[in-house]
This record gives sequence, structure tokens and C-alpha cells, in this order.
Amino acid sequence: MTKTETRIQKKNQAAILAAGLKVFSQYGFRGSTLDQIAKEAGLSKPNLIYYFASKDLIYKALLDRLLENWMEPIYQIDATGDPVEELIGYARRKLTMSQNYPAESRLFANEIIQGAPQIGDALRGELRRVVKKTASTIDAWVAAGRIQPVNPYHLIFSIWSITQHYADFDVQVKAVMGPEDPFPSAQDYLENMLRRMLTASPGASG
Amino acid sequence: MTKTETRIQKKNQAAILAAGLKVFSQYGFRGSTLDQIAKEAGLSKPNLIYYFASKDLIYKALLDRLLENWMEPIYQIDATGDPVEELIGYARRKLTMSQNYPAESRLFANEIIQGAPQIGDALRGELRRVVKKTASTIDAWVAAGRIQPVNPYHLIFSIWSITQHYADFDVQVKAVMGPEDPFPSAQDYLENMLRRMLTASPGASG
Amino acid sequence: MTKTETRIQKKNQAAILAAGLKVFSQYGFRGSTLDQIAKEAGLSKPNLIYYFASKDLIYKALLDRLLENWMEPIYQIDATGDPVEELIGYARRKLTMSQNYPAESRLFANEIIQGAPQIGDALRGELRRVVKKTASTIDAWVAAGRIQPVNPYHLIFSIWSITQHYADFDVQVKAVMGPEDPFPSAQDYLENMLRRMLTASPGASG
Amino acid sequence: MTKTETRIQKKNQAAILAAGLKVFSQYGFRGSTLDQIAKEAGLSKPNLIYYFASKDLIYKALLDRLLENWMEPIYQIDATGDPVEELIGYARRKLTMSQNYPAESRLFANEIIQGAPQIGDALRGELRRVVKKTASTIDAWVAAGRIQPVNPYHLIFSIWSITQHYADFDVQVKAVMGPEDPFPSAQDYLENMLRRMLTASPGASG
DNA sequence: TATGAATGAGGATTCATTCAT
DNA sequence: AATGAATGAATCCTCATTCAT
Repeated sequence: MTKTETRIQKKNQAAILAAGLKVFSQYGFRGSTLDQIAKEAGLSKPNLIYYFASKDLIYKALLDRLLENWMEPIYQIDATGDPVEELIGYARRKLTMSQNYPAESRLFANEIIQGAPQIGDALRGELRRVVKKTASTIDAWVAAGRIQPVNPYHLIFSIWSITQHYADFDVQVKAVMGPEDPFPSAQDYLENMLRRMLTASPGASG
Repeated sequence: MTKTETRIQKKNQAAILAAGLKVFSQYGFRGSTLDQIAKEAGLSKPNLIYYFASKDLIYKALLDRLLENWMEPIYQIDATGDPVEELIGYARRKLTMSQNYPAESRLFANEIIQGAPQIGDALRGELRRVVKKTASTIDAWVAAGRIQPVNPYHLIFSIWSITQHYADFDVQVKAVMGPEDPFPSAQDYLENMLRRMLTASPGASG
Repeated sequence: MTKTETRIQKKNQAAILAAGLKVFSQYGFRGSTLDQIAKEAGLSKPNLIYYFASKDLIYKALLDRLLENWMEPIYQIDATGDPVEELIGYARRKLTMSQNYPAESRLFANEIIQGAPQIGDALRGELRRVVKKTASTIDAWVAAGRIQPVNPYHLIFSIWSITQHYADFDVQVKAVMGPEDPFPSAQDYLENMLRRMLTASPGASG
Repeated sequence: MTKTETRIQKKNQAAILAAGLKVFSQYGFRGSTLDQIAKEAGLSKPNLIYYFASKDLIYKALLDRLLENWMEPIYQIDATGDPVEELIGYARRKLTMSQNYPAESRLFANEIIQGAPQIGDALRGELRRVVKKTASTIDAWVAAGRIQPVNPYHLIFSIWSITQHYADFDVQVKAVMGPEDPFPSAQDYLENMLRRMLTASPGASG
């Protein structure tokens, strides 16, 4: 019996989080309503509140879950691996994640644009730490002459922005490309860009 | 006398648009309230409505004004100029614009993330047209061997995403960089990236 | 100069009253707005207030003017005339008035339906007095055997209701008759009705 | 349990409709406020909205309910019955209805005076149809010499106007009659009027 | 666990009226 | 005599949350 309830609980919590993600990612926190989320989740509003005591908590639960996954790819960069392949691999994982989880990407974008009221601490804490470490790795690669000189922070920002662009600005991308055009591979573009960026002969930029 | 009234009108309309920009860019359309905007503009709510009949109209006026300015840089690309310098110049103008008008950038980002309910038509119309034309120009440059092979759409998207990132994700950028660090030039990074991207010796990417 | 102003004054006051009549007669007092009236009158709202200090005063001015005209027909009944012709003449004047001044009729109807907050006193005073007098006249005609027995109050009410019906319920009348049908004379019907009512041989109703 | 909830629902919906009827019938749609209705119904304003999503819907629900009842009496006219008794019976049913449901009558009057924005279609549709049919019946009775010549449309209008007058212009009727007078029977007057109207010897009107 | 009922605190907008010129 | 500017008081409606069951 407890088991059954737990199963229902999990099912409903998952449904609420899925619904919350869909709604929050499109309208932002303040622009979303519990009615929308409840309808999307197929639950009554009071029942929704039974699982998450407030609108705020649904949002926070989503962001908590998101943050873990969101930083995962960067942890996998191997300082002992081949620099170019490591960075291309990172970009590839980021892009795949954005393509597979566009709503999560938009939720994140909304949160940041609105000033990161919920995850500001995490950004200034864990995220800053891991980026700093990765920047050191890149700086070391540059110092060792294994990749072209590059500011590691800007490099990381550009990987973030390009990969997320396809999710966050999906509507604009589709508007510009037109509905019928076969969509050329962003993966290839990104890989190509990084390869040239990191391996271009110094003479080319002189 | 008429002049005085016009002056008040212009002053208040400008104040409302400035306030609306500030609020809408942070909270999105639905997440923003007239109370916030009125307070920010230093006007009473009914007086605000006296100048703009509805919340919607303030938002639309802002987007109309924005769209014009937003597309301006791409029009200045000269098909007869030096390809690399033209594209770098474009990226530089875009970045400068994002840096000078970060709120506008965020307003735009919010609108797109939420599905572009207001400017969808403009995206599918004028924006698509000018991007298509620019893509042709880039393709011609590639065909003439003046720049490295590159998908023009992805190139444009990457310029957009990187330049806007510094405005839209400002909070995250600052969180990661830390408050004290001297901010390395994004302008230089971007120029360097494009130069390598467009002029890398074919052998480098093979 | 004073003359000129007076001319403008009269013109504008007349325009306001005409506009107020049109608007109040359709939407009632509370359902009408100064904006509607000002627009209809071709004046600015503050200028309208310059002539009539409040919405209330426009309404009252209209009702005052109306009441006089509205009671006029009944005063013309001549107790020394031919009973049937006097009553038919009265009905005819009432019908003509409703046909020529349908908006006034609807204004009056609205005021009464809403409980006659403005003209209640006049109804209980002057109107009651003149109806009482007319009822006496009719009673005297009945007593003298000059018309069939009839309750004078109900007779008067039926004349009022029928004549006003064509103005107040104009929309319904037109809906029922259809747009194309030639409208048969209400005047003839009413005259015929009264003639039969007042002169029917007793045997007919037995 | 479900029953209890349904009971509350029905009770509150009924209370809202009763309150809406009272308020709308006096002030018209635009002149009425949800505050008034909520207070009259003994509910909070949001709770009122819980049952009827908008002011408009309360009004429409009232008119829908009303229209059915309002047309009922005319359907009961039997073309095979005695013409005079059928028409008198109809008038009697109409008068009884107005006396028992004066607020409904005023609601209807308000709607018509304001141009029948909600029920215009019903008037031009179902009402027009049934009146046309009734007019044919009356014409047939006249052609058969069973009642005096009379325009059936005007006859019907006069029955409507007289019977409704006692409800719609109740305030005026009471003002004119005075509070103390015993109210003479409108029923008798109306019956008498119709009997003379329909059976008057031709000579009487010649 | 679930939901119908209820509400206080907004939130967009309207409107009669006032103010300044 | 006229009008642009301004506003307090509604007015309709929304919404997160609570209550009762």
C-alpha cells in the first residue's frame, strides 16, 4: 500500500516537474501560473499544491535538478587528453544536451536573464570554481603550445552561447532558416570552428 | 505653448518606454506589471495609461523601435568589401550594440524565448530576407576562395549568440569571472576567432 | 462679443444635450460614459464639464426638458369635447411624439425601469395630479353614458404602453416584422382599438 | 458526498442568478457591477467568478433562461380553439407572467432598449417565426369572420406592451395610482379590451 | 490522496473629475 | 472657452494559496 502510494507520488511529482518545466521555460517564473502547470500535469490545483507546497518550490526543484545536469559536461574534460579533442568533445556534449533538453535550456536562460535570483549562489560558487579549473587547464595547454593562444573564459562562453542558441532562440533559427530547408549540421560547424580556432597557424592571424 | 505640451508628452513617453524597457527586459511581458513600470517612470498608473492605452502597446512600441536598430548592423555589410574585415566589422558592431544596449538585448531574448508572439512575423519576413542575402554574399566569398568554407547561417548565428551572450547572460558572466577580475576584451577574442575561422589554412582543419 | 460667446454656448449646450440623449437613452445613466458623450458632441471631456459641471447634471437637464414635453399631450384633452375623439386624439399625439422622439422615449423608459431616481417626485406630483384629473373626466364620460364603462387608469396606461412600445422596443418590433415588410399603420390600429373599446355595444361583451 | 457538492453548486449558482437578475434588471448590463451582484448573492467576488467566469456569462445565462420562459405563452395558442378565448387566454398568461416575474420583464426590457446585443438573433429567429405563425392563425380567424378585422402584429404588440407595462413601469404605475388606492384588476381590463376589440359589431367602428 | 469551494492580494483598465494653462 | 495632463476610486478579472472534506 505504501508502495502504491509511493508509485503514485513519484508519478505525480514527475508529471508536475515535467509540466512546470514546459510552462516555466516558456513564460518565466512570474509569467507562469499554477493553473497552466496543473492543467499540463493533469492534476487539480490543490493536488498540485499537495505535492509541492508552493509555486516557488516547483521552480526551485526544477533548477536544482537542472544545475547538476547542466554542469556535467564540463567535468568530463580530461586535462591529460588531447586538447583539441577534449574541447570539441565538450562542445559536442553541450550541443547534444541543448538539443535533447531545449526546455531546460530555456528555463536556465530565463532564470539568468531575470538576474538568477534562485541560482545566483550556485553560479558564483560551484560554476565559478569548475570554470576556473577548466580555464587553468586551457591556459596550461596554451602555455605548452598544444593549442593556439586563446582566452579560456571567452572560449567557454562562446561554446555555451553557440550551443544554447539553437535551443533558446529556436524560434528565430527556424524563422530565418525557413520551414522547408534541410537543417545543416550545427555539430559540424562547431567542430570546424573550434578546430580552426585552436589550431590555426599563427601566420594566419598575423 | 503647443511646444510645451509636446515636450511633456515626449518626456513622459520617453520615460515610460525607458521604464518599460527596464522592467520588460528583466521579467518578460507577462511577468511585468504596470505598477512596476509606472513607479520606474515616476508616473501614476492611470497617467501611464493616458500615454499608452495598454500594457501591450508599451511592449509593442519597444519591440518596434528595437527591431529597426537591431537589424541595422547587418545591412552595413558591404559585398564588395574585404570579406574578413566586413564580417569582423559586423561582429564588432553587434557586440558594441549589445554592450551599449543590454536591456534591449534581453528584451529581445525574452521575446524570442517565449515564442516571439509579437515579432514572429518580422523574423520570418524582413530578418529572414536580409539573412538570406547576407548568406549569399558569404557563399560567394567562399566560392571565390576569399574565405574558408563555412556555413553562412551557422556563422551568423554564432556571431549573434556570442555577442548577445555578454548582455543576456551578464549575470552569469560576472558570476564566473568574479567581481574583481579585469574583464578581458571580448572584442579582441571575437575578432581573433573570426580571423582564424575565416582564414585558417585548409590543412589546419584537415 | 458676449453675443458670440452666448451663441457658442448655446450651440455647445445643445450639442451636449443631443449627445447625452443619444447615449443615455441607449445605455442608461450608469452605463453611459462622459467619453461617449463628449465624442458624440464633438467636444473634449473637460470642455464638456465646462458646460455641465457633472455627468449627473447633463442627465438631469435632459429629464427636466423631457418631462415638460412628455406631459403636454394629456393637458390638451378637452373635457367638453367629444369623448371618443378626445381620447383618440390624445393617443395620436402620444404616438406621434414617440415616433418623432424615440430616444426621448427610451431615456424615459430607462429612468423608470431603474426606479425613477431623478423624476420620481415629478411622477408622484405633477403627473399623478394630471392623470387623476383626466381619470375624473373619463369617469364623468362613462357616468354620462357617452363611452363604454372602462377603468380610466388602465385605459391611460394602455395608451402609454402601446404608443411607447414602438419606440422603446423598436429593435424587437423590427426583428419581428422583418426588414422588408411594409409597416402597417400603428396609428390606424390604435384608433380602431380605442373606437371599439369605447363604443362597443354592451351586448358585444356579454 | 458528490451530492453535497452539487447541492452547494446549485445553491450558489441559483443565488448568483437571482442576484444577477435583481441587479441587471434594474441597472442594465453596463450599469451593474459584480460587487453589487456578489453582495446580493452573499458571496465574495472571486467566489462568484468561480461559478460564472465573467459578468457577461451571468447575464447570458439569465437571458437564455428567460427567453425560453418568455415565449412559452404564445406557443400555447390553439388555432383550433375559440379565437376570442384563445387570445384572452394568451393575454392572461402574459400578464400573469409579468406579474410573477417583474424583474425578468425589466431585464428583457433593458436588453431590448439597449439594442438587444445578446438576444437580437433569437428575436430575428425563433421569435419572429412563432409570431408569424400566430399572425397567420389570427388572419385565418379574421378571414373566417370569427373575429373582427385586426392587424395581428399590432394586436400582439399591444398585448405585449400592456402586460409588460405593469412590470417595467411599475414605479410609474404606483406613483400615479398612489400607494393607498386598491389596485383595480388589470386582468379584467385587458380581457374586456380584447373582447370588445375582437367582437365589436362592425357598425360600431364605422 | 484528492478535490470542490473560497478568498486576499493583486493587476489591467475605466472613468468622472480636477488642475494648469 | 478650450484642452492636455493627471488622478483617486472603482471595476472586471487573475492567481497563489487555504479550507473542508
